[in-house]
Amino acid sequence: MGRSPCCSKEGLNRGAWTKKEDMILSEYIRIHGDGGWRNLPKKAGLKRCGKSCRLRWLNYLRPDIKRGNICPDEEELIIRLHRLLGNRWSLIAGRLPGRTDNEIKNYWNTHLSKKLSLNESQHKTSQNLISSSKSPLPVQTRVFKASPFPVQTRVFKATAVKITTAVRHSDIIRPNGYNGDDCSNCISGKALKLCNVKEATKSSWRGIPVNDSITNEQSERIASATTDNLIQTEATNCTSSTSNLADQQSPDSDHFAGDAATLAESLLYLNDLSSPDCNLLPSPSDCSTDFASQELHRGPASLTEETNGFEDMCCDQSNMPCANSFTVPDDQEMEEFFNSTQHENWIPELDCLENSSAQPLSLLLLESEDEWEERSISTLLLEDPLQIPQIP
DNA sequence: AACCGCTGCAACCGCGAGAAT
DNA sequence: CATTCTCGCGGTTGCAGCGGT
Repeated sequence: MGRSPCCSKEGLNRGAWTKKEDMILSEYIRIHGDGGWRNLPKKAGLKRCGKSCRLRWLNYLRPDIKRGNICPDEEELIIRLHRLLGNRWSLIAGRLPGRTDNEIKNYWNTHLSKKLSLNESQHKTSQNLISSSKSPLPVQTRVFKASPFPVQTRVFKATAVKITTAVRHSDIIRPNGYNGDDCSNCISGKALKLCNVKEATKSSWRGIPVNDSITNEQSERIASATTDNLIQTEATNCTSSTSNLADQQSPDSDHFAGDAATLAESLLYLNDLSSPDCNLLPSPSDCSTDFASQELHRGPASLTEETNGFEDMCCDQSNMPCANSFTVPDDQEMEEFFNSTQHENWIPELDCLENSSAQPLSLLLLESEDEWEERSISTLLLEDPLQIPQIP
């Protein structure tokens, strides 16, 4: 069955909006609020399609629209977010207050894509020069297969990362070595806490750069876990006991084959956002002050069909600690896990994190405000690893 | 002055997903 | 449960403005 058009096109104005139309629309929305776009034009007395009204309001008339050129800081953020999120313009725009998805999309298409492709060609040229001069390559373990999505091929070691989905608040990332009882084993004494995570929307389940071996649904779950939660972060001291978190039971724990580059980018990005230098995002003013003081008990949770879907792509769950119920593994369990997963497909740590100021994160623990949705222990599984020729 | 090609951006379109019926 | 409605998203188009010839 064909889809009916959103409105009758006959007798409607099209093309550029006049000042009068803008004024009518603005005034109507000022009085009645936005929404109900289908009937809005008729009520407002506009000869426009509802979609056209919505677009005009969201992209142009909204009072909080930021005018003017994209500043260098914003540009850099767009580039990084695009590397992370791909063409998910609305998500990217959500990180840039006052900017619209349309504006960012246009800016990308007209400025940044050309700029970056130019940079990339220059980079390739320099790489060729480097390889022809036989200069030593940095220490590495393997190279990821290039994804068809806009995630750069990078050289990584890897880590085990725990990922959950559809969280809204109180999302926590703990540093490597967290044993569930206290933070005495924290490498840095810090944990990253994600705050005020925007309510999950359907858009958060859209496409995400992941490897070819998993389905869209699965990839979107990864996307939700690794990117939509990156709205606000802060570094917080890890000082108090959080043993009740360790007792927490999850519905199930699966692991999956995600794109390690994506996850690594996410972790790097998290680290960047936690940096004091990051002032592009609003401060997490209304987040709780310390994750340790939060009520972490939730549940019992139910296992959903979506969760079961992960089983299809598990590589070897017997290697994973806590494969059927979620508890935070202690150091010994983690060590055993890593020892048992020194298979070539498993990678122990992220080079990029080691080499940056980021803390190596071995667990990513997220908790939903409304319902416990802890669902998956993930590990990074490399697909088609390519060996870089070792140069003595 | 006229034409042409390019650029940037506003607007349009089709589609998917969730909500409503 | 099936169908319809509504909204939002991302890709694409169309056009105004600009500079070069």
